[in-house]
Amino acid sequence: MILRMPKVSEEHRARRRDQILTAAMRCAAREGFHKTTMSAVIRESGLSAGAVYLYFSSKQELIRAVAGTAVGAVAGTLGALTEPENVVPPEQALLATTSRILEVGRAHDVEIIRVALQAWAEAARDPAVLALLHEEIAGIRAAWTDYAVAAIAAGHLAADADPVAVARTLMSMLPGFMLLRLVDPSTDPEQYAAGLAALRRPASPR
Amino acid sequence: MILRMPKVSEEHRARRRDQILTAAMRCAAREGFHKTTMSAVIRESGLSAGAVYLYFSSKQELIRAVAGTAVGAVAGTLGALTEPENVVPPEQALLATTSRILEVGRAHDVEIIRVALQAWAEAARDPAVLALLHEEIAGIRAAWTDYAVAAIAAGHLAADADPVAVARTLMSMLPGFMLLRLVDPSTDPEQYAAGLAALRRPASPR
DNA sequence: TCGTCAAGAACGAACATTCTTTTTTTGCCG
DNA sequence: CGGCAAAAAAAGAATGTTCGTTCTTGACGA
Repeated sequence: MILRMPKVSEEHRARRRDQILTAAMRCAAREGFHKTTMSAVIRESGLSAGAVYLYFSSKQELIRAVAGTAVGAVAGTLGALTEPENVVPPEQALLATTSRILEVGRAHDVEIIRVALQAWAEAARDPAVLALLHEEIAGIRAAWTDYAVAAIAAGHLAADADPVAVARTLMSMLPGFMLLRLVDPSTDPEQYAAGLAALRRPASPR
Repeated sequence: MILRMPKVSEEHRARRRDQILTAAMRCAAREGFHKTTMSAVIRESGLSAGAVYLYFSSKQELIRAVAGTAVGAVAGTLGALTEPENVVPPEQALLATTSRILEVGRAHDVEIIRVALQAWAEAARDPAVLALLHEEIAGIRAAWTDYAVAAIAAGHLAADADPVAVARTLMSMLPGFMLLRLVDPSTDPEQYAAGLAALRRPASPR
């Protein structure tokens, strides 16, 4: 091999990639994936067309990367969350989870929730994004299932409850929270958890 | 007024409009709003560019109409549902609701759920769609609130439960169901209701 | 016969991507 | 240790296509 290779450092490449990804996320949060133009991403990233296409071979690939990042960011918060030492009741677990989701959005200072919504829509048309979403959801479900098992053992749930069913139901409250939050930003985790608590509180003996 | 009007019948106009709307929905279910081209809608509707633009002044207006139809179709099923004579427990109400949502999809033989997902994403960028979604969600919430009040009165829920909180939480399970259904079409209403039932069943006395 | 409805060709803007040129980086040799 | 060559990286103009919308023409009902 007579290869001489004046390449740039691996960290530099990673940082550039991230720079583009972040710019694309900001654009997607504003305009959605398909109304975002490559020009907009290029402008927002402060780079050039040539540079962007050096890191992502097409717009669709960039969209996939953005979708993956957004969905992954939301999913990422949950794995860590459902495994504390002391197992809390479901309403508290839900409160913690929704709170984390909001925190992630604030941390990255990109409106991740909005981008996640775009990713759901994209999953309906791009099999690659669907697969990606499928995987992340499987992870979230697994985390909730672990939680459910622990909660049953801790006596927070009926002993004969099916952990998988409980997990699916708890998990499914998150998209609703995110959507409601889009429509009414004043929606907050406390109210949400309170609703679940009210649903779970047994009817008073008549 | 010197208006002479050789117009076509009002029903004809309505039918034409619906023809275009349905075509657009089918396209949107396949490719999303912004990847759907006007040519595709025109082809699918069997009409011409001139005709389509006679009924919708722009693509964005067509998108709004489609979004409104899809979201409205989902919302429409719920109003009727939460008011039966005999008030059922929450898990049964949820079962009935999710079942209805699936039925609507099958009835119109358009994948309404997919279009609804697109509408959520569009709400993040078009204030008109956001407003529309806001209104429909308010309606759904009101229906659930009515149900919650009745359920409390019927002894299915704790007497001190906040109907509004309960309504918000129940309502928020629907988007989750719809999203999960996209990712895994085998997801069914029974499983869903079972999860809620398990969550509500009190822990056995130790 | 007038005015709406519809068709479909035509148009111009917008856009994703490529190509050309310039700049930067790195390994090597003097 | 410092310039040199080679190749990657980046810039930005150029391109060819796609797409939303309009315009022209004809058909049809009142």
